[in-house]
Amino acid sequence: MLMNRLASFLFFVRNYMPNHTAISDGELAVMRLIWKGGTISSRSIMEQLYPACSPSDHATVHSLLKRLEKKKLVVRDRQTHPHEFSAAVSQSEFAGRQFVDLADKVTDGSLAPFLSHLIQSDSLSRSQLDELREMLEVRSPKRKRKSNPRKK
Amino acid sequence: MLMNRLASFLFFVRNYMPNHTAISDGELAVMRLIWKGGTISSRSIMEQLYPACSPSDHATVHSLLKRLEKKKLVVRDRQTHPHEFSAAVSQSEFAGRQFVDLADKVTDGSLAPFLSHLIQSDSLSRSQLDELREMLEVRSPKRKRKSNPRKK
DNA sequence: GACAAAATAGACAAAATGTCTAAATTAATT
DNA sequence: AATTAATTTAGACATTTTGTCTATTTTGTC
Repeated sequence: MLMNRLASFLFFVRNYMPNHTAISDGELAVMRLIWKGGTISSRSIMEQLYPACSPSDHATVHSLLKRLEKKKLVVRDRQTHPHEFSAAVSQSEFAGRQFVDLADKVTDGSLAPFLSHLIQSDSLSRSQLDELREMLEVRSPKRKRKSNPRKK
Repeated sequence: MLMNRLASFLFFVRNYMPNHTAISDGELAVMRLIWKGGTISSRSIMEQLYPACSPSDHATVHSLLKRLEKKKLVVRDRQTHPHEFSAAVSQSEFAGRQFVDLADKVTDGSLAPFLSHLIQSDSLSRSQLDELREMLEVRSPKRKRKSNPRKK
């Protein structure tokens, strides 16, 4: 009985690996504006996402911002009066995290399957192929320095 | 008033780009077993995901399979008696789709940001870096044949 | 036909999500 | 300082999603 519970739990952990960076569509829409603007007010976000600008729209934006702050994706400057919001995680870092999370869930972390099909099929546009190619040519394969001077 | 509705709708479409390949963790766990097994019975899936094998567990698996079938990710052979389930979409193709969907949502389709941060930081394991490198070396950049004989 | 296994329909609670109301706080203006 | 407008906050709400489950029907086998 107890063993059943334990086994159940272990199987759950193994098979339903939780996504620790889950984000909703609405939250993501806000993040994109923050990434674009660098630093931005809730009013500006509202104007871009909800042109009607009703009072409830403002509250909605704040709800999303509150959730993003809790997830440590956004930092808020409470000194300034219209509070200023900025990204706690760069778009590129966020993208990388999401990619790794997705790979963990779909292929146990292996990244190759995500690219192989795209490269072989005609799914990728010319520009997308170019940007991939460019990116992997930048790094020479042999570099492997653990102790990097300009570490963050 | 009506214009407001229309504007609202357009902004929604622009900002909340829907994910047309959404899949839940439970469904994904099932897909992974199907990908691994090639062709598999619901019983086998249940035994691997729910070792307790209660009657309701069987129903749960069927619920997930039903939803996957509806999403056209799984095909079911209704002739055989324990129905045989197999993947309608390969793991690699699925991974590619998910990747593109994610990129559409996060970076307007640009793929580079997903890799650039991973490559620069120490987020990627040695094997992951290797597999990326290997994959991008397979294709010579200049190939561009639209009329491929073995098109699906 | 009776029985066991499998398939199916559909309900359910919990969680996530976008929205909203109402109140509290702050800054600016008189 | 009092009033007003803008902003912030707390929290509720309805809808959808998701994993689970009960009950019924169907199918193959003895």
